[in-house]
Amino acid sequence: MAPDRNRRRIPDATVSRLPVYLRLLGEQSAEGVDNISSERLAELAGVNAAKVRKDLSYLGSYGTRGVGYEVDYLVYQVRRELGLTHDWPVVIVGAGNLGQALAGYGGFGERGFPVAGIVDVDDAKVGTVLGGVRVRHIDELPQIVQTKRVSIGVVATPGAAAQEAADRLVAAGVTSILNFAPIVLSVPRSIEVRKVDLAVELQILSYHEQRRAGGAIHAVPGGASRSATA
Amino acid sequence: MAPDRNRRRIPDATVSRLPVYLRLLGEQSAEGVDNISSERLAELAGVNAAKVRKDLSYLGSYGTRGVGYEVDYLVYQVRRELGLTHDWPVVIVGAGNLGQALAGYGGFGERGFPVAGIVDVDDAKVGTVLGGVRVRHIDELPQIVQTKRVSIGVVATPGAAAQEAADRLVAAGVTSILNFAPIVLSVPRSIEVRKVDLAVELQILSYHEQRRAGGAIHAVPGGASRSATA
DNA sequence: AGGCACTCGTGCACACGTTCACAAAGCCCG
DNA sequence: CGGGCTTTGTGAACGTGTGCACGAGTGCCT
Ligand SMILES: NC(=O)c1ccc[n+]([C@@H]2O[C@H](COP(=O)([O-])OP(=O)(O)OC[C@H]3O[C@@H](n4cnc5c(N)ncnc54)[C@H](O)[C@@H]3O)[C@@H](O)[C@H]2O)c1
Ligand SMILES: NC(=O)c1ccc[n+]([C@@H]2O[C@H](COP(=O)([O-])OP(=O)(O)OC[C@H]3O[C@@H](n4cnc5c(N)ncnc54)[C@H](O)[C@@H]3O)[C@@H](O)[C@H]2O)c1
Repeated sequence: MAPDRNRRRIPDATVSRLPVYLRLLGEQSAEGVDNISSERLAELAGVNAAKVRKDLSYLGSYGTRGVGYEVDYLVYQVRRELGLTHDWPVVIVGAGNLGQALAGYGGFGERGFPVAGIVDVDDAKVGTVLGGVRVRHIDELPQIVQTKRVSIGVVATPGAAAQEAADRLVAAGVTSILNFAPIVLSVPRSIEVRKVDLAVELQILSYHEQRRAGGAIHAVPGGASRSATA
Repeated sequence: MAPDRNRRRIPDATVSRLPVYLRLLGEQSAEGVDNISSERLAELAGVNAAKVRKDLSYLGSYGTRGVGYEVDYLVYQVRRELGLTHDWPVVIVGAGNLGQALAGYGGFGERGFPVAGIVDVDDAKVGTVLGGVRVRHIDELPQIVQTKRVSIGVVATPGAAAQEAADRLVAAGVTSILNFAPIVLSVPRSIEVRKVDLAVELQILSYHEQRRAGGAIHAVPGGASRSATA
């Protein structure tokens, strides 16, 4: 009965792919597919089939040789491993452009991450309603976190305010943070932080574009003499 | 004069850190700091100092032993390597919640990625103005891409429309795509795709929260007998 | 001028991640 | 009931990324 399956540490790279498999499996299930091979799942996920099998093997031996994986059962196991057997309410700090888009986005709650609250410092924003949730003052953060048992916080403030926002989240009892501000947050080691940085993504694309162009076709007129200063 | 510096391939992991260094260097420069050690930069970036030195060494030997790196010169070199010596106009497909937040976000243009256009299929959205840019019909995409020489496209449509949006971007001549829709895009190998998937990020955090809790405190009532079938 | 303190650049060892390749295991059919 | 076909699960090889440790170059002070 696979007694210690829980305690096995799953590699980071695998953890970041499991949600992708999960979504694809859900789609397959909805389409009436009840059995799937690693090859097919790999094709859908755009990865190597061996990688799929190895990833899934960290959860246990849930496949059937010669047949594949039973979709619904696999969905159940992946969800369990990712901790998706219950909802994880999130609190959003910053009700600007991005905070509003996030709050207004239904996909959050659907996937098990209901918006437990959204807070801001700006009194003009407090009281307005976004996506069915009323914006509250940031001073109410500890109360929201505690009464709603929130462990995940989202930082959607300008960069200059992001560290403070993170500090307040941590002080309120949040233990995981998703950061959209373009700064490196400093938090206690026990807090899990993930960042989503648009500028970084675009600059990575820019790197590849520049490289594709040969790296030097767009000759830069000025500034070349700089190397003399080094 | 470092003749073939351009042709050296830079590891992916390094490419993804360069934008972070770049931002920090810019901040330091603005604060009047004109020299910085790998140690200090590492501290700001939250990484190991040896990693910073190794990353920067891929650009060339631009540091001075015993002293550190000249901030402005390093900024110039990193920008050059990332292809940031000129602007990269982007086109956004999908003028919904997210597309609006993106268009209304000034940080884009500031960092060298001006919004060259935003398109949608919905006639109700076409003609409205977001962040100073008028929403146009998606049929005008090829024209926008060509006249504005856009090589980067952003997909901000619902998942169901994302593949079509990507196909249209590719057909119009875009060679890099930033995808916000929760699906795996299939594009020609020559197209560079990066994805930003909120649900994945949250589920990764969920995994760590669940694990932190001991992995089994929230005992799941039903479904346990399933393992008998395996 | 010489010595000393400092910091870069990098070789090396180790950890992590990916892919191949194949034995083991299950299913189906005759 | 046995042989052939399919697909899993995983050992082993390979590739990529990380971090230590130290030689080499530079500036400063005496
Ligand atoms: N909008 C986008 O598309 C986009 C894209 C990429 C990154 N970002 C990043 O996301 C963050 C938010 O962007 P935005 O466009 O929503 O900015 P915004 O200025 O529209 O909104 C920021 C909100 O945070 C609030 N705020 C400021 N200080 C606060 C504090 N200490 N505590 C709580 N709330 C505070 C402000 O009152 C405001 O409502 C920024 O860091 C930005 O760089 C946004
Ligand atoms: N809003 C968020 O905070 C958020 C967060 C995470 C992920 N996302 C993802 O971003 C995407 C967009 O989210 P949203 O909230 O902006 O959705 P939305 O429904 O508000 O907007 C989608 C827009 O795309 C347009 N569209 C539909 N089909 C199109 C097509 N074929 N070509 C061009 N335009 C088309 C629609 O007319 C609409 O204006 C979704 O895939 C969503 O999963 C959004």
